[in-house]
Amino acid sequence: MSENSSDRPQDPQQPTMADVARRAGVSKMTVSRALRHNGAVSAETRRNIHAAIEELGYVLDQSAGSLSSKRTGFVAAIVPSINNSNFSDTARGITDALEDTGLQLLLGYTDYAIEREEKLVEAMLRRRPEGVILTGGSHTPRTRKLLSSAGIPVVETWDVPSDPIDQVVGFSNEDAMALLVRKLAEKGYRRFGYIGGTTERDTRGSQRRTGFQRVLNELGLPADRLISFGAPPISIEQGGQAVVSMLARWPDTDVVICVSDLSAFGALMECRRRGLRVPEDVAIAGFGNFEVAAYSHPRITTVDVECYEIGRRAAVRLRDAILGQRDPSLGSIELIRIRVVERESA
Amino acid sequence: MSENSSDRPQDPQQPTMADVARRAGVSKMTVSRALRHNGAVSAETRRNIHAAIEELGYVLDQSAGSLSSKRTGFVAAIVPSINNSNFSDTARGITDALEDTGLQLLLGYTDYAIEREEKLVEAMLRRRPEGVILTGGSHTPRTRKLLSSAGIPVVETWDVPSDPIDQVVGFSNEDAMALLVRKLAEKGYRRFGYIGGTTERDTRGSQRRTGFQRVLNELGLPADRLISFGAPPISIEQGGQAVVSMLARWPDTDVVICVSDLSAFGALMECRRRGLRVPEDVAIAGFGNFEVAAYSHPRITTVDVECYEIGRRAAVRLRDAILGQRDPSLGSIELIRIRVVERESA
DNA sequence: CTGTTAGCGCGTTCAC
DNA sequence: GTGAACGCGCTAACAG
Repeated sequence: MSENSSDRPQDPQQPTMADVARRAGVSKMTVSRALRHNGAVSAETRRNIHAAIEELGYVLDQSAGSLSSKRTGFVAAIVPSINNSNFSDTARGITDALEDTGLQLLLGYTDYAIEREEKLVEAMLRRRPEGVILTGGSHTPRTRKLLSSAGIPVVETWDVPSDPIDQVVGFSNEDAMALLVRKLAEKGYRRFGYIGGTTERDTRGSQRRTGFQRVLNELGLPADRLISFGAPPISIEQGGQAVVSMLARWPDTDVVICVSDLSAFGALMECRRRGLRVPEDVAIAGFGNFEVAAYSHPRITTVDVECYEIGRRAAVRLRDAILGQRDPSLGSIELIRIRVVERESA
Repeated sequence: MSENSSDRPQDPQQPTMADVARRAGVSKMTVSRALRHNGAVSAETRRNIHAAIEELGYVLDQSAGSLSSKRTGFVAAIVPSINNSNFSDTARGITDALEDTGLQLLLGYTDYAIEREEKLVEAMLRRRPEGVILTGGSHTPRTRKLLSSAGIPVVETWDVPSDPIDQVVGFSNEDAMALLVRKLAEKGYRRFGYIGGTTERDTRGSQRRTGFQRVLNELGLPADRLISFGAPPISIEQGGQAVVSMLARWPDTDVVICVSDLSAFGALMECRRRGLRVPEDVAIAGFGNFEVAAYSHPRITTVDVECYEIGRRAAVRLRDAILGQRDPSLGSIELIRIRVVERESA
């Protein structure tokens, strides 16, 4: 199977549609029709053609087809990280919604850098995707320009940008975090700490921190117990290290809120390891409703953001826009339901 | 940006290379050369061309280019699940190794079904990838046939198949599990239990179970404490439920080995919730060295399999085969280092 | 260093 | 229901 030399076991040349046509005794065009679902071809001809295809091991060359049909069948999606279960849930939602549409997903990850996003968008655009799904609402000017002159539908997700490129399926990270903080304040917590990554790159993370500070200011509570630790996405390990710093600096902290469940889990485990009771000695809350938060001991209080639905709905919107079936009664901005999940840790 | 109607703000038509050429006062071919890295074009011409590209917002159409160059720049990779951090680490290893090679990743997931793998392989082959990375060594006959007549390099990963399609980067799941069981037997454990998914689909899971049984048989220890629970990949939640069944049925079980760290974590947390001490009352071990296993409390004993390296090396092999730089001193099978990571849980 | 010609493998369009 | 001519946007091969 390797490229080198001529010892290849099979076809020196991939068969083309012309080979199939010759073998089936028809024209290329008839083969093309037999391969498309709407093709008007007689039953017998179709049978002959499929037999020829099997014998030759022919596989349609879609890139050639898309050159003349002007439809590549690609959809591009760009996520910050593929190793974060929130975003891989979104990716799964996209793939599932695209199933049976003939649209294929081209996935890329930015590692939380909008400069990398720009490069990726350009690389994807060279493949002429029929639509693009982006994570977040912050992009470089050039990204916006590239996308806008591509003339294809775009869906921004995981955020509600003030100046959307096209469509949006997301939620306000600031409001979602505010909801959590308010709920915890109602439960009686007063000395709040916040753990997040160094915020330059992770826009969603800094929006959450803003929500945290906003509510505490509104409630007249101190909002200065902030620990920034490590490059986003902040890991389980870093969550553990950050909570240690937090408690060293502000030992009487009531409740520690983490930018994501992963860091919350790290913080929780580190506290347990040090013999601290959660939530009695210190309460902990996270964000994102990762599976690990639902089954840790104690279970972690968090904010659920329906990651899979974000992906699924973004893909449905893209599909409808591509197929020209966009529902005009739907606005171009779709808000995802956010809810605080109260569990044992806070 | 949407498709409907003529209210599109910009270009009714995407600019082509001919438009750029006209604007820069050169031929298409010169534009094409200026866009390729090896192109021999004078500095001034190149400047003019890039200026024209910027003004028009032109983006190269790679699908058209690949039709004539016979190089699509695609590599296909197929994993069981994108939401499993082991496989997403592998995917990240692939992407990273492909960076700056001009090769782009086409990713698909099978949901642990080789029938879905077959469909995916065919869909990918329509895009004419220059190489394919597969997970596991079990495939349908048709998948093998399709791949073999495609005449492109193939790398199977996460397994060491007895009859490889082409190249292999993996390890024996059976041996890896055997290593863990033997190590735990050395530490004095005698009454072993095993938790895995229903095994029809997850080949790697059943290979691990085989390794478990093989060692216990060799050591003359009972190997009948098996709990199969839920469709693979068995989740954190299912790990918790399974350990409850295990201890209800065989209360004196020494150590519970789980098919993956996720289920081990679920089992661990469920035990703690029920007031059981780990490892004093029951020990727990996992497989895969997920991050959650390294930072839980107690930390989980597991088997490290270098997922990222599997992906990276598979991609390097593919890249070398595609570029015709395959190192002949390397065999076609590359074993990944496996090691037991002893921690607190067992 | 640059231009010309030809053609990649298919689908569109029109003919029959 | 089927076929022929043409062209999609680009690059290979050669010429200058």
